[in-house]
This record gives sequence, C-alpha cells and structure tokens, in this order.
Amino acid sequence: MPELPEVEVTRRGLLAQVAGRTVVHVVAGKQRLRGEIPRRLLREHVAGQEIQTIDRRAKYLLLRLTSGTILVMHLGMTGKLGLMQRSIPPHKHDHLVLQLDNGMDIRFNDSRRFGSIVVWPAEHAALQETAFSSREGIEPLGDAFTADHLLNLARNRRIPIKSFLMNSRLVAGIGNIYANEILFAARIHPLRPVHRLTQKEWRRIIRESRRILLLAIEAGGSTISDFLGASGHPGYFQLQLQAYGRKTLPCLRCGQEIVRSTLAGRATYHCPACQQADDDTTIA
DNA sequence: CAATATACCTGGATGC
DNA sequence: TGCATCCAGGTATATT
Repeated sequence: MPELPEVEVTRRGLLAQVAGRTVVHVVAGKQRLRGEIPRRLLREHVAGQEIQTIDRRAKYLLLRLTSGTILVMHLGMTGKLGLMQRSIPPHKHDHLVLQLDNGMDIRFNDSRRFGSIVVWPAEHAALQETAFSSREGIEPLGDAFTADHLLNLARNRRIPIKSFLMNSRLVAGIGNIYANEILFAARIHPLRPVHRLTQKEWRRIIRESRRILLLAIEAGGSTISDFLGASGHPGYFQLQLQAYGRKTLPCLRCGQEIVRSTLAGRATYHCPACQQADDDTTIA
C-alpha cells in the first residue's frame, strides 16, 4: 500500500485526533510482523503515556510520547492505521491496539504482515532516532532535495533512475507507483543511468516529485486495493495516475501505447515516445 | 558497489 | 465451484 503520500495522509489524519491523548492500554496480537512485536516495551514504555505528536520520516511514522519514548511504525505493503470507537469489533489482521483515554482506539491492521512496530524508550530515543535517520535517504519534500545534492549522489552510480528513486537509502518515501509517475511526468526513461542525468533533468525530477507527492497527499493518497486513511476514507489519487497500471493504454500526452516492463522485479510503465532513452540505454 | 534472487505473508484476480 | 497460478503499494539479506 503505502508510499510517502499514504503515510503522510495517515499521519495527518491521526495527529489531528490523538495529539494530547493518553494511551491507557496496549493490546498486541500474537503473530509477528516483520519482526516480533515488542510487547514488553509497549507495556512498560507506551501504556500510560501521553501522545505529544506524530512525525514522518521516509515511510515510517514516529509517534512521540511526552515521556520522550518514540513508537515507530511502518505499514509495509498492506498496513493501515485506523482510529475508531472501542466498541467496534476487532477486524481480521489487527495486530496492535492503542486504547486512548477518550474511548477511541488506534488500530494497526496488516494482512501481509510486512509492517513493523518498534519502541525506542526515552533513555535512548535520541540516539536511536539519529542512527535510524542517517540510514534513510533524502526527503523529497525537504530542503536537501536539490539538484546539486542528487548530482553528487548519482556521480559514481550507474543504476537506472527508477532504482535510484526507489532506493530508500538514497531517496526516502518513493515506491513503485510514484517512481513511475514521477518519471513519466519528468519525461525521463526509467532505465536512464543516473550518472548521465543532467542538472536540468534532475531539476525536472525534483519539480515533478514535489508536485506529484503533494498532489497525491491532497487527494488523500492512492487507494489501489485497500488503502484507507486514519479515519477510514480511501484516497483518490489513483484516478489521476498517468502511467502506473496503464499498460497498452494511450499515453495521455501523445497517444502512444504505454509499455509495461519489469525492472528489479517491479512493474515499470513508460511511454516510449515521451520518455526517450539515451542512445546507448537499452530500451525495455 | 551493482544486479539479481529470495524471503517474509495474505488475498484478489484470472484462467482452466 | 474448486483449484492452481500470478500479482501486489516494501524492505532486508544473501549471492553472484
């Protein structure tokens, strides 16, 4: 499910409702997610604490408690965080419930269990956050996402631009859907080796990344099969997708058929007319 | 370092 | 209706 826009929509939806509330009780399921659910830390460091704010770094949500403890959540492919009345019956694949002091629950539901839940207790939270953040790539909506910076990161790499955008250690938050959309909008072939991109092309990538990610956030994210925001509403950006999922459909700019290929095991869509490869870039 | 494969899971769509 | 197969928004790890 969730790339940067969906995670951000979740963050905003939740934050508005839970800031200042106290987690009175934590209930964790038995199954493991990407890792074991840290039941002891949840019990000892999250239960009874007040939620101060929620931040996002890459595709991770950082729920900051007033005590300084941070609850880190990643939604994986199918994860959803929902806010609902405690009286609503539990759903299949609910893995964590944070009961709040106003009768509402924050529930983490994830059918494929690729998500993750981690607790950084206050004593070490700052160190752990620094270490974590240093492993993640540049935020595409942040100030460091500049042509100079990207040019430098790409200088000694010959990986395809789509792989570069999707590598979370290089660029944060961009997954398969938005990588396809950004490259279509920037008119750059997904296979272009990054070290050969010009400053001008990087500027197009930066501009289109920001534009598309912000547009998607405004639209409430993309609901391809089952994404729902924190209040249970789907997103609508999927209606505005120009490339992703449009195999053999006409390009919305030039009418040529969109081509689907596979890059690093992921479905890749591009317009062979608008997104020209270099002379020596193999066309997929 | 780069590219690929594999693994972790469930569920929906498709085809026979 | 049943069953097999493929595919899916992510990330970590091993292997070449």
